[in-house]
Amino acid sequence: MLASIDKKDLILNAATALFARYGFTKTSVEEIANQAGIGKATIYYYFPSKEEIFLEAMQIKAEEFFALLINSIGACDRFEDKLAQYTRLPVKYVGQHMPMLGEALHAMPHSYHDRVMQLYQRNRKRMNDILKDIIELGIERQVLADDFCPQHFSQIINDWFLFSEPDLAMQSKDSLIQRIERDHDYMINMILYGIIKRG
Amino acid sequence: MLASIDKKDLILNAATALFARYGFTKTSVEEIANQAGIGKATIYYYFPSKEEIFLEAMQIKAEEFFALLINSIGACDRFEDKLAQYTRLPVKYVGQHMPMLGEALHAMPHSYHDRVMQLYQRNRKRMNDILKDIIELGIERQVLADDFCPQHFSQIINDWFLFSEPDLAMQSKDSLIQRIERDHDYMINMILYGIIKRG
Amino acid sequence: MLASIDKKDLILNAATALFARYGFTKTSVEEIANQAGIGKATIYYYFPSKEEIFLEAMQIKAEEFFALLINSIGACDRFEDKLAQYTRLPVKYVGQHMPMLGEALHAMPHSYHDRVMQLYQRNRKRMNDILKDIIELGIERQVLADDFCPQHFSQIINDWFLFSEPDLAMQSKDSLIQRIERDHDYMINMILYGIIKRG
Amino acid sequence: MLASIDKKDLILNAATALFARYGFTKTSVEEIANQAGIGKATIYYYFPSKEEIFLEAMQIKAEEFFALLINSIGACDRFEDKLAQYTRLPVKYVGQHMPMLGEALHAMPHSYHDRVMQLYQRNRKRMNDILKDIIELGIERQVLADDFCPQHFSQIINDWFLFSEPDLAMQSKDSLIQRIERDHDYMINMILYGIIKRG
DNA sequence: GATGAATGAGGATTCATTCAT
DNA sequence: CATGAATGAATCCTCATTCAT
Repeated sequence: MLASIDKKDLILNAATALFARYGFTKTSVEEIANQAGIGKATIYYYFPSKEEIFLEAMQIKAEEFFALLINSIGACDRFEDKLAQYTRLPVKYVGQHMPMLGEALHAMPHSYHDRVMQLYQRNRKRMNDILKDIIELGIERQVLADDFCPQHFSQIINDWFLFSEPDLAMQSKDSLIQRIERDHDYMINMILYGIIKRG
Repeated sequence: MLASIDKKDLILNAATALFARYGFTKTSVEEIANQAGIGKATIYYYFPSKEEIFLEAMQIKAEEFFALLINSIGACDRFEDKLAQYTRLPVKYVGQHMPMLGEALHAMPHSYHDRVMQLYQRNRKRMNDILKDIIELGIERQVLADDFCPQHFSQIINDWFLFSEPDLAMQSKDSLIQRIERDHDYMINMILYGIIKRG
Repeated sequence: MLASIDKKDLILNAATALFARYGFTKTSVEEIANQAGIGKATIYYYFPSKEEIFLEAMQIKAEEFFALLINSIGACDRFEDKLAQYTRLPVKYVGQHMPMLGEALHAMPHSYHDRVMQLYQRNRKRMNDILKDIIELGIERQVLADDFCPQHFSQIINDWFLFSEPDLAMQSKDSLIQRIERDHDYMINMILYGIIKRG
Repeated sequence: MLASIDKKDLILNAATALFARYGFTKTSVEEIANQAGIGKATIYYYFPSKEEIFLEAMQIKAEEFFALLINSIGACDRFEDKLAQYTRLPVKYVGQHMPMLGEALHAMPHSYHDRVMQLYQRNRKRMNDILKDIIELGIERQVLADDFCPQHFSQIINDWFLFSEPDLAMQSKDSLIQRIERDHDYMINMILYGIIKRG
């Protein structure tokens, strides 16, 4: 009973490590089985396909990450520090532990794209919600400049600091470009003039 | 004579389009041949391997991009505008036309890693050089804040706005994390306070 | 369990028959699979490469041959008869059952040459040891002429009657020619004057 | 006019060198062209196929060899010396300059087997004729034992000392084995008792 | 004559997945 | 539950040969 749960974890852990290191394509199901110390066919008892393993591994690591992020942000008090945690953690964590979304998306059959994008959107929304709270705090404490636009800012931060869009090419070209141009103007503005109220 | 050049271009164009759209892994040599309207073996007359096609396609698109970038930056006068062009163009262009470096790196045999990284480093250096000129202009015109650090800034901008590191995992973990943490602090600082001299 | 052994034998038998008949080059893995009545990929479950199949088939047939040879030699008593068996059997057996070493050597990637030569040397040594025993018997029984040189004789018999050197061209030309000339003189001498003590 | 003859020779020389060194299979038409310093397609102006090149290269080298052999044999006087030349030269020459018949036979399409065998038979006959003369001299000078059988001897010598049968497996099994057994008995007899008249 | 360019026909190998036990 | 064994479908690549110039 518990054994089966254990074995599933075994697979997931092996898979995550290998996906993170070698990518989706270069990680074969056989290697996952070897790393997990089980038979190759056993994997197919727990997962219907290699893609499904990836998706689940992704999500588990994402949960771990969100727990860590919320904790870290809660541990500091100033708006600036919270924002710093928010931007610092993802790169660190993703770089170290997370399977590569973009590569996987391209290696998967088309039929999986929706699933991947759903997962991506869901996590993205959670990031946004967390950021919203931070911004609200900044506004509440009147640290932010008067022309500061919360929605816009959160979108941009997410675009740039988080999981980069897994597949830019898959969206409508025109809308994509429009958004990128708008974002960039805003981003550069931030870099040039900052978002903190000037004394 | 010219035919051969044409055909090479034909292959390269077909390859770039397919690589950009489906990635390195999911683009088969046969598909490239079909898209180019030639026989599969013909491809091997012009290129020794699929990897070599990718590398060459990459570089050609990079040249196109640099021409466009230099031109666009030259077309505007203000420091702020030049910087905006510098950050806006790459994403736009890369997203639309360029084969995916990261995915390809992971799909290629180990023996190609050096080649890929060389190409990456070369292009990165060119980006840096262009940015340096922009920054120098900003300093010359005394637009930038007094505590502004050119080297640091250029490094960060490149890390964040350009071709993202094709393979983070391949560098030493510790040095990587250190750099990311340092970069983030600086980045957040910029976002919070800006780099333009406050009147 | 036993099934796997059976199937490996199935492959090996099919391969040996085809290799012996058509040679290494003209025997495709697909043909081996067809002949064995299994799927092509199954072959790669049991063997890492076509070359490895060949090597293993070779060795199995060699073992069979040595068993037969030792048996046949043991079955007769006179020195002359033993020697006759020793020279008669190899050609007969090799011609009928053994994959062609020389052709295979030339068709294989360079990286396999060492493996092939090792196998060849090992079997050659076994032949030599067997011959040595026969000669010793001849000497013991004083059948051989007084000027008979055992070492030399065994070397020549092996060169001429057994698996011919799989790749003459791969040895130093000069030393090779010297040896051939020396051997020939001795060989011709044997043919002209014989090695049996004259009454 | 002469140019074309030259070019044909160029190809043949290049081909022979490569065939002798790497075998038929591992020598590509492109390599022959490169070695000859001409275009690949040019080869097909002079030869209809790779096999034809091989056959012609074979024959040219055979002619060279026969000239050398006849000369060497003519240069010595004693029966024993002539026979020694006869057995010594082939190996030496073939090892150094001649494409590998056996390997080629196996790499060629079935349709060429007749051609190869014809060539082989023709050269074999010439060898036989030369040997016959030598034997006749031995008989004439009464050097040979009284029970010496010329036909048989010449056959065996050819079997053993010359181009070994290019493809034993392609003959009828039964007749082959019978012949080998008979030959071996005779061969061993020669080795044991010699063929020279005992004083 | 000579050849650069083009290709069809194969061939070895990989790998996700299935199935019998 | 678990897995050893089996495989179809793909994929990269080679090479003798042809063809247009």
